[in-house]
Amino acid sequence: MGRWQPGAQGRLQHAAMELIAERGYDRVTVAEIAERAGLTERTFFRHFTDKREVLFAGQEQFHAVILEALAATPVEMDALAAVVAGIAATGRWLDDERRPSSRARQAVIDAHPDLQERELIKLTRVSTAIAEVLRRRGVPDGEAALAADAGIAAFRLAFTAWVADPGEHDLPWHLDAAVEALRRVVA
Amino acid sequence: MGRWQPGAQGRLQHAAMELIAERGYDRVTVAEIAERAGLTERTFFRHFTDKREVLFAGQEQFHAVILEALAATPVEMDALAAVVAGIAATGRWLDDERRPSSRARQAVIDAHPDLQERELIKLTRVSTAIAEVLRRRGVPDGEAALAADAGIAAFRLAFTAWVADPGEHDLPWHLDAAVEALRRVVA
DNA sequence: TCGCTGATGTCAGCGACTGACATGCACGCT
DNA sequence: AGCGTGCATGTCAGTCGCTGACATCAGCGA
Repeated sequence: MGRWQPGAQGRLQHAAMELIAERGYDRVTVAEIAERAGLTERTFFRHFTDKREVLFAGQEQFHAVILEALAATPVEMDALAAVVAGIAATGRWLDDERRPSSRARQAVIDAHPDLQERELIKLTRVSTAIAEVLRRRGVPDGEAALAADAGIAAFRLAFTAWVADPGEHDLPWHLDAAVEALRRVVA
Repeated sequence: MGRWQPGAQGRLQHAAMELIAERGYDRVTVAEIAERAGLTERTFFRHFTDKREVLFAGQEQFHAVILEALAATPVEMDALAAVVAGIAATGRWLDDERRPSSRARQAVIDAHPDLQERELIKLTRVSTAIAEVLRRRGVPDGEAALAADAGIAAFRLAFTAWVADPGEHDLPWHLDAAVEALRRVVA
């Protein structure tokens, strides 16, 4: 066994969620999170650039899943359809088992402007990356950005509905519904 | 004459822009901004809730212009068309005279993730408010959110293009172009 | 003249975040 | 076995954003 307990990062995330559930995000200090995880404040900041970031770890995988699924899509496919197909791939990640924890996490985020800001910039970065892939496929600049943003807007709506949904439909279903609504609105 | 020089808030904004232009956003402390404005750090935080906020003052008016124009729109009008009409009203605000300062400001924001986060949440709040107006007009929940988000996406694209544009077209023109591109993408 | 208001100053303190340097197990190399 | 090196962590000191509590003092109305 190592000099240190393994899984420091995971312990920090776990400790953070616990403490936040007990007291709320802004009544928890980084030092306390680190202490509960058996570590130091300084070490916390070696694993997460930010206090907020402890709630967003794992988003890169999420990001990657979308981009892979998008890349796997046939090139002739309609830009928006391709984006939606990419986003739909998150359904494998955000399955029914994860719904309760997603709900809890989202409740924390919704209650804290700081965290909302972070969430928005993450989504924007995904959108930017999606647009870049589309451009490399020959989609014109503006259309690429709009297709990506439209896809993200649909995702946001679908995710909200999915989190609120007691279990009737899965995320891809809500995403389809959102895209239909989008077509209705823009048409 | 009063006990204090008038226009404290304006002086703080001015001092902030100067110092940021000289050194960059994160090499400027709030205390320095306040000092250049002939005030105290504490007073800075009485005028702006945040260090970032000094770059976003006046956004509420912006916000209000959009909502007023949206409200002034005929009720039978298509949801997205109404949103776009509301947003187009910012063209009166963001005229050719303001283009250089908008450009400078945007360059600062684009260089600092912190500021991007703030900008995104402001846009999201506008989007939320727009959606709420649409709902009160009878637009279904999801469609309202999507129409608002689509409008904001078009605005973002149009604004970027307008800022980069040396002076050929105004903001409403770019907005029209963006909406056309959006219809192309979603249709 | 007096007391109130409101913008500012002063002070002390917390908490997020950082740079520099120290520590000591584990693992590979000889 | 002995040795050196890497790497995750600890320690310490410091900066900066931000806040609460309290003081100050021109101007204004009663």
